[in-house]
Amino acid sequence: MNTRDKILDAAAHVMRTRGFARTTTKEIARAAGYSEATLYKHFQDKTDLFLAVLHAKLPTFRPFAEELARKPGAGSLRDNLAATARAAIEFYRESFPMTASIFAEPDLLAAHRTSAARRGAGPHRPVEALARYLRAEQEAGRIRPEADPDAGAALLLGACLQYAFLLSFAQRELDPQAVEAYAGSLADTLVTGLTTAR
Amino acid sequence: MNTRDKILDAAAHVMRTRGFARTTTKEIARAAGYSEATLYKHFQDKTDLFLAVLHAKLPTFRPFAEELARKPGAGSLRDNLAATARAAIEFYRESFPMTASIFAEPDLLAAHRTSAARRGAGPHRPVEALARYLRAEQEAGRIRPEADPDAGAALLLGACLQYAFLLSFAQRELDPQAVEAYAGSLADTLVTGLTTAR
DNA sequence: TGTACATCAGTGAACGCGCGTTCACTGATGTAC
DNA sequence: TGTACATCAGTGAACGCGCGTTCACTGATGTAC
Repeated sequence: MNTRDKILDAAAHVMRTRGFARTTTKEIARAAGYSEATLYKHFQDKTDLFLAVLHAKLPTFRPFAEELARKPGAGSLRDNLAATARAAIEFYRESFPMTASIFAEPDLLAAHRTSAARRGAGPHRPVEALARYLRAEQEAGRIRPEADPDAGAALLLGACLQYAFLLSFAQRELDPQAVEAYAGSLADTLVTGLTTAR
Repeated sequence: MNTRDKILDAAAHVMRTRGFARTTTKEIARAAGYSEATLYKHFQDKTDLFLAVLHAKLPTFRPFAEELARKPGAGSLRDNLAATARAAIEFYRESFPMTASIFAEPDLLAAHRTSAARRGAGPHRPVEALARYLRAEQEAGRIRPEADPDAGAALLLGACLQYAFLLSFAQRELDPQAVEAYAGSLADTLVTGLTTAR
């Protein structure tokens, strides 16, 4: 691993442990095992370094999206949704605190959004990927034609985002068993709906 | 309005416009029309002031919760859920950026969580309130007995939280018409479910 | 009513500190002939 | 192979700046007699 990557690693680590606001160049340098001056051989300034961390070290939903693209037709709809929910909860739990922190610095948020957009990334991607899957299932006849795949995707992933948010807020760990049960009940409810009559 | 309240107002305003990280004692004092020294006549230190802002100036879900408590049995389930979704989207759009910013400072987050918990507040409250409403509707026979009110509440409000999050991320305003349509499709989907067969 | 004093909201100016950043530098490694 | 020089990753020490915080103070208002 080269120096640049070690710095990115260290910065991400400090950001996760000490928090965004406490992440100083001094702390990053110490964690990386270099002098502060070295940071400036590899990054233009602190903002440049932070943006690079956000780009390189925020987990990506892509693997889940790719798996979803392979799923239409295979397995039960309900189980596919439950599996997606589990993956999404893990994904959001990993990425939410860092993403949320950026809101403290609107300029950085704007820069990050621009750089993410240029790469075709962004927090809207997961919902799009799931909606695509649901649309495929709809075409395969496993979802009724009048249902709204976008709304379905937003409901499921929104619940997962909120779950991760609440855990992060409470500063509590993921409990795999609780996640399993929760993901299952989300899938059940979304698939079947609330009402008695139709 | 007394000095303390003017300071709280000014601080909240700076936090919303300049962002959390750019909210300095100097900026707050300038916005409030007082000297920095005056801040310290009313608050122990900057953390104390910030916590007071979070307590006093973050919007509360309580009015919506109270309205929900009055609704079971009245109006259609679908319309009640749509109205709740609209209110929730507005609520989250108001509160999310500030709440998210706290994640940049874990110590402050912990202090805020503790102080919110002491007042019985916290971001888990909206879901609880909605779940209570759904349970009442279930007892009234408008929701099927095997449905999970907690999951239903999490799905609807999660989607609203995510909608607000995506808007805030994109730094875009609420479009009332788009919100109306979105809230409606969420309610429809949640009430009816996705599948063809049951 | 007048006078002496107490209280109180608010301030200007200064404080030390830690931050991001830069500078002139070192010592190891590569290259030319 | 030996020598002279170039390149390059990395550093210690210092820089100025803006931050949160405190201090000794002022001037207006209230109170006692």
